[in-house]
Amino acid sequence: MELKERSRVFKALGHPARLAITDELASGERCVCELLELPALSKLSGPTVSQHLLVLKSAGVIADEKRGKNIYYRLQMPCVSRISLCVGERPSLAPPLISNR
Amino acid sequence: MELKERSRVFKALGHPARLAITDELASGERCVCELLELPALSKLSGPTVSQHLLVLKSAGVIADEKRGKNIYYRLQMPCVSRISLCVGERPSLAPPLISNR
DNA sequence: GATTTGATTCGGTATTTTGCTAAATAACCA
DNA sequence: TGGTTATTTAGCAAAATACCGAATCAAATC
Repeated sequence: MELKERSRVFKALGHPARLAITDELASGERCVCELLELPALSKLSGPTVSQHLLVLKSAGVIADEKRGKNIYYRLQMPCVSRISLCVGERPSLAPPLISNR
Repeated sequence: MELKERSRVFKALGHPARLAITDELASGERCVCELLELPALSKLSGPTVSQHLLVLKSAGVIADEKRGKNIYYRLQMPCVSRISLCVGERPSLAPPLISNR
């Protein structure tokens, strides 16, 4: 994948609301109304969350599917959940080798 | 790590110039003048690249060290190089299981 | 068919990001 | 000391992003 396309994925993840969405979707698909309940998104309007979902979708991170009245989103890029964990395990280089003082 | 802090890391990687920098640093430390030679950065001014380096540093992705006239940058967050590869291997979910048609 | 529900699209504004030039800083060298 | 090289800081304009309310759309239900 090319630099610009790849950076688009990171850019998509680079917002607290969108990262909260991918975190949640790591546990399985969710409809928009369920996502709106997330604490991290509860202060945002519906349209705003919809925009964030579009950003993630455009980057190829998530996919959607309409079933009945609802639209369900799911992770499309498998490594995203792994990525997210890995960034959490900080700091791990230039670590305290033996003693932490 | 917390949502906002974590998203800052992704945000830092979410620009072609900055991703090019971390890609390069995955091979080892580089001084600014070396980074400026990278094809992906060659169209940007020195100050602009310096700003990008600051963004990466503020997010904890890279670290710098002054030696003589030069400042050397290196990856501070070990998983970043792994992350970057993983995003490249797309698409890997919903893959062609047997036939690609 | 009209209404309700779940979600998106539109239009606008405030904020943030990007990238530039010019100026400052810091280390080395003559 | 004065000059050169490597890099950052400052200040600013242009572009992109974030967010909201109003309007719209589509499926289900009354």
